[in-house]
Amino acid sequence: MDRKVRVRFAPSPTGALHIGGVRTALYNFLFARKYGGDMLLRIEDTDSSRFVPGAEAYIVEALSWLGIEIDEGIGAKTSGKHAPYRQSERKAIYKQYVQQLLDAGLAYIAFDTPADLEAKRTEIPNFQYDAKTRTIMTNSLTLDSDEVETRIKQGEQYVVRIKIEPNQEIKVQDLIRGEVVVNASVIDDKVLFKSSDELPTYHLANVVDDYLMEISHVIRGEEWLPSAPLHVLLYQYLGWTSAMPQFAHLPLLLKPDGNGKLSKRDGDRLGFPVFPLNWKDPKTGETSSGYREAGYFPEAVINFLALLGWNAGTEQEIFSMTELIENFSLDRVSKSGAKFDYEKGKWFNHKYLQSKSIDEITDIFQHILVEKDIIEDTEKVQKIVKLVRERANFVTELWQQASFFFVAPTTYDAKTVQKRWKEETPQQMQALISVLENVPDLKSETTENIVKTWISENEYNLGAIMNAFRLCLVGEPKGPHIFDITELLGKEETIQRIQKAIITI
RNA sequence: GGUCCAUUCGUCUAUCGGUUAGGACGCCAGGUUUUCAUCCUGGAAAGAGGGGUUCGACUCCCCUAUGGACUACCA
Repeated sequence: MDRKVRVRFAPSPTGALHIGGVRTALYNFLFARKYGGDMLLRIEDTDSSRFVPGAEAYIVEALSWLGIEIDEGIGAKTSGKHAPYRQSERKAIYKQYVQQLLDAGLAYIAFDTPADLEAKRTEIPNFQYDAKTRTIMTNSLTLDSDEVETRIKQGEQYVVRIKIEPNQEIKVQDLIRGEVVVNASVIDDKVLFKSSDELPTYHLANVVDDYLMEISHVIRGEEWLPSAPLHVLLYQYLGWTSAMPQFAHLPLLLKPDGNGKLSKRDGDRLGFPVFPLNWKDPKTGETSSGYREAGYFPEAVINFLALLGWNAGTEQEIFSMTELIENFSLDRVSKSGAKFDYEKGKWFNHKYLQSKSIDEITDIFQHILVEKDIIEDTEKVQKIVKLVRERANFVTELWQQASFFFVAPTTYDAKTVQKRWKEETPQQMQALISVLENVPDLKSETTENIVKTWISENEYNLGAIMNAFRLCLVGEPKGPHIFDITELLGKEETIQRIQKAIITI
């Protein structure tokens, strides 16, 4: 690698950033960091009709939440030397290269309207605008130059198309897939520029910007592989072959069930987020859930995503961002698409939840409590977090695991009542109250000893007593060690709950 | 339809010609436990099919099948 590594993530601001796009951004970032290069963020907004307000800000916020840092371009701390980084703001730049191509006879002007093209497509099966068909279309190759000029002067809309020389092999060197060879005859004379909004299309803008921004490696999704030969050709036509970046086309993220590319719909359908952050579409008002709001740690999302299509070649599963950077390499990226395994995503988050400090989890949980109008002593919340965190996958699940610490049960799980609440239970519980009243403090260990002694002295069934006791305190057959619960609840509350259960059940 | 890419347990994957084909998620069983969960132990589970090449193929080549992407004045 003889030149400075510079990669870019170049999304189009058409909505929320898809999780597949996040992974592309991540791989770019890891690659840049690994080789001490630059990570750029460029906004590809050459389709004015698909622009969605707020999408750009969403992308920047999402990447920032995930810890994918931008060195240059949109969202970077300092504006880079290749500004602007929004393609809509680079109109003048592209025009110059369009003209260069036109002058060299490597591109031409076409007046065919969308309706004309549509007609041709229905008329001719497998119609493709190329060397064979451009002779029957309305363009600067079939019209004489005066007429072309007149039409333009009269304000007729046109597009500029690349003039592809057929019957030649175009080779694309892909870092992940090796050499891909395509015959130029099968690619069409793609639109490079449209007069209607004075903007280039993706293909041209992308090549021009990558060249101007000195991009060394283009790391993008596999959906771009079919158009990579066109891009290679564009580098040739523009005379930039020696500066052409290296390509790496990433495998796609697939639906967990069936097949096909993972889409926004799958999230709704299967019940998991496909976006990093919550998103409300300003046009449709439709909302989509995000990983952040679902309770995921950014580290977990990163770890999960990193392993979907890449592995270190070791048996390590948990990687910090630093470890990912150290270990990342493009030649360990797999070639085939990866089905999105949401269950494994949950497991990653569980792992991270367990490895975080109690302080950090407590802090997050305190916020959840405040939202529920519960103000509780930090020390006590810490103790609760310690007791319940191992049974949660998400901080958001902490509440359902620990709510009974804050709110006494009002209902009792019917199944458990049937199983654990027998005829003799109320009087046993009543007796238990007397026992507890005589325990000086409700320290877990001492209470346990005293209660267990009482149980054996009376020859009660340990399970019967304990499960009924739990039912009184929690209302459900769940939760941590029972005497840890009573210690935190305190004597008064514990006894009250038993009394309430005796009356209610 | 055409072009391109891909194909190892249900899923993510390791293997870069010689392995009892390894790990992880999930699943099942057992253990720990007063409950649920965690945790621990164990288990079931894979080279799409067919041809080659080779002393020897999951691994290299070809064909078939299957899946996917692309095929817009979208990116």
